[in-house]
Amino acid sequence: MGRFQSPEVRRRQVLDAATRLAVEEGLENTSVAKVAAAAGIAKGSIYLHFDSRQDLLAALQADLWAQMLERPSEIAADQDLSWAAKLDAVVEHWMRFEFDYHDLYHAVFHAVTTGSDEPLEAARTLLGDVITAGAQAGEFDLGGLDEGIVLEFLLHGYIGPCFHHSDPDAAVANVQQLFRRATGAIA
Amino acid sequence: MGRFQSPEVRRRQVLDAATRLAVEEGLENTSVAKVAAAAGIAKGSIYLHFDSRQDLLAALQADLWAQMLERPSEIAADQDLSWAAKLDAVVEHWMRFEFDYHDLYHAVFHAVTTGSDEPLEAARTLLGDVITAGAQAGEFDLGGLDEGIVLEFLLHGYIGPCFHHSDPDAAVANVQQLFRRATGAIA
Amino acid sequence: MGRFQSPEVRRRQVLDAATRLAVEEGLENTSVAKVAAAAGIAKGSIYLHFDSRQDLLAALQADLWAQMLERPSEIAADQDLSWAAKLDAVVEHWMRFEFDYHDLYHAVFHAVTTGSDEPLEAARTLLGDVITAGAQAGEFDLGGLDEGIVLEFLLHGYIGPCFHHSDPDAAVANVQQLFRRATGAIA
Amino acid sequence: MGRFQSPEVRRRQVLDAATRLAVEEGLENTSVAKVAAAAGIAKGSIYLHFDSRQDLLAALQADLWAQMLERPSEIAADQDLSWAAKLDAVVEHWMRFEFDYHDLYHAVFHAVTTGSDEPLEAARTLLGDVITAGAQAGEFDLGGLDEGIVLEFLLHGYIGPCFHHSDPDAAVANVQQLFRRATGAIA
DNA sequence: AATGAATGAGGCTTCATTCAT
DNA sequence: GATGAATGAAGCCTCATTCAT
Repeated sequence: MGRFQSPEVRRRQVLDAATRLAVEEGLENTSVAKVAAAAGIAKGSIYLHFDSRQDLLAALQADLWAQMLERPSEIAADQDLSWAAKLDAVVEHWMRFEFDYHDLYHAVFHAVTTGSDEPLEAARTLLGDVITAGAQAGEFDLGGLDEGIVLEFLLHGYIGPCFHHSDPDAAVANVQQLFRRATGAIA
Repeated sequence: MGRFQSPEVRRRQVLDAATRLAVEEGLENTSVAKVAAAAGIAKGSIYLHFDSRQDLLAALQADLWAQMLERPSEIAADQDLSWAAKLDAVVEHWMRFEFDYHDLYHAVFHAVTTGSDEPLEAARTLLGDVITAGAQAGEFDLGGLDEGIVLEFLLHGYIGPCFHHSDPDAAVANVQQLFRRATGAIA
Repeated sequence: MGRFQSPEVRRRQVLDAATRLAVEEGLENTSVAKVAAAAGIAKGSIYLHFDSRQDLLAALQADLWAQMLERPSEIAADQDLSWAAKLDAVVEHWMRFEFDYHDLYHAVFHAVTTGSDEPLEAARTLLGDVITAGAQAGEFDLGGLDEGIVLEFLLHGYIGPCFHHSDPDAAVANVQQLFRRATGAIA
Repeated sequence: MGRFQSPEVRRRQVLDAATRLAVEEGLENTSVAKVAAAAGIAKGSIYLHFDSRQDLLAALQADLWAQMLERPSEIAADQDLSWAAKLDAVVEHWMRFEFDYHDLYHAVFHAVTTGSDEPLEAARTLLGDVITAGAQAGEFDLGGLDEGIVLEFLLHGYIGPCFHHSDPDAAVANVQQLFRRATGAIA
């Protein structure tokens, strides 16, 4: 590790260190001093890259959100998939993501919200569009259910089964079916 | 407000003040000093009623859990209700509770857990028993779904729609139907 | 234990409780609250018997001093003993006392002095008189040594061997001989 | 006094301030806040140099012990001195040290021990070795006395005469002779 | 750009003492 | 005489942030 690094690299090193700490000790206990130590730079130098601790934490969240939304965006745009298949694919991606980054995920999202709600809104829009389009295409049968409410229900619901790691594959399969039941996906 | 109060009264006053603060500023930012000020007593007096800040926060949670579980326990034990009706009733209770105490609810439950997991387990057991019994009674058709996974899904899912206050009644009705869809309740 | 006690009895109960605590947890950690609890009375009631914590602690010391000086006073006054025998007897008493109340002794005397120096002065006088008189009687041979200095030396010196409990009898015998060597007691 | 100082300098400043306070008000009453004020730095800055108040206090003791043991170690190792001469030299050093730092000495050593017992053990070993070797060399005649007990006796005894400042030289000379009497040093 | 000593407000907790009952 | 709730100052420690170098 050279002593001089470009700002981008340094910023990334700091974020990575912060991520590690957030997972290991929780967001609340991730102090600026610890992050600096873990990143191998001086405490004061953190402030060359982030305006404040809040700013750093918000960047952490944004990072996570970006990873969470990238692939699903592609899935949603894929013309070759049925809406039900898209639903399945998005669920699988989010759940696997959750399994992989479980601790970080909860450390970051359970914390008092520090950043903007934009990314959350993006996730909402993404899944919402799939449901709307699928319903219009006749693949889903909401049977009078409010689309917005179904959306919120699913967005929260899939998290629950992610807490039990025993059999991820089975969990994914079950939740996919639960999504289909909720949306009235035509089998 | 007299200067001397019975321990019960003071304890309640402190808890109420803490509750108010937790809602307004978040659990993390609810310091002993603020609670004392809000309760109108000296900082040191907090410790006449609680062993520590953790103890106080745990009491807050316990309080909330108790309210959340009392009525559903009765519902689950009611011999006159069908299992689907019990499901509906529990959902309604939890959602209305959530609507009423929205900010507190999230301030308290999103925080790092301070108390025991007992009450959470109690909630899980309560809802789990309804699902199990309903399935055995033939009222629900899980169709191969893992009961535990469905349980976790529902336990998290109903929270989502509680965030949008526009039409509580509609939200409740929708979520009830979503619960029925998930459990395969025979319409 | 009746609820109402004469002030003298109560005062003694409090002192006994304080003594117990001082031994078990150290003087510094002997708080008024603990003493009250151990004595079975209310915290505020301590102040009916003692002006302050300092006062209570001073009373503890005075108590201990009294026990420490009572018997040696008699010994010093006993016409039938030689001066060397008195020296031996006083040493033995003080050492055995120390062995018996070791923890309390050090808890109390090693603490910042809280009371007056009167009792310490009394001990000094008592032992000093024995040395002076023994020297005048020709039983001791100070050989030019300053009486006051010998006195201080002995008064501190006998404490050291009291820390090692393995063989009290041997310790006493050894220290008695060391006192004789120091005072030049004619064997 | 510049605002920024090297850690070594600041650490010493803090220790010096703490030393002053310990002498003036006693170890127990030497709070972190007072030390900081006396050292002219912020309270929090104390923790840049010491892990805790205990750590600071232990450093104080260690400091004192180091000064107390340095010269005697050299004396004990000096091949040109007789054992009796070593005994005299060590006594003189310790007593003069005690006279110079009287208040600090007692403030620090009478307090509940905060650091390790290592240095005390070192002092014990040092003096014990002199006695043992002197006895084996035939310079001392313990006459059946237990070496360990004599050691403890002397280690405590020399402190007493240090309390009376009137004539340090005489005090030293007297205690040297008392040490010789105790060890049966051949005049 | 980078450092890290320094700050100072704020956090939790203890405790001797008072005083209304 | 006895109580124990209440006080408030003081104690130790943490930490985001600043700034001289």
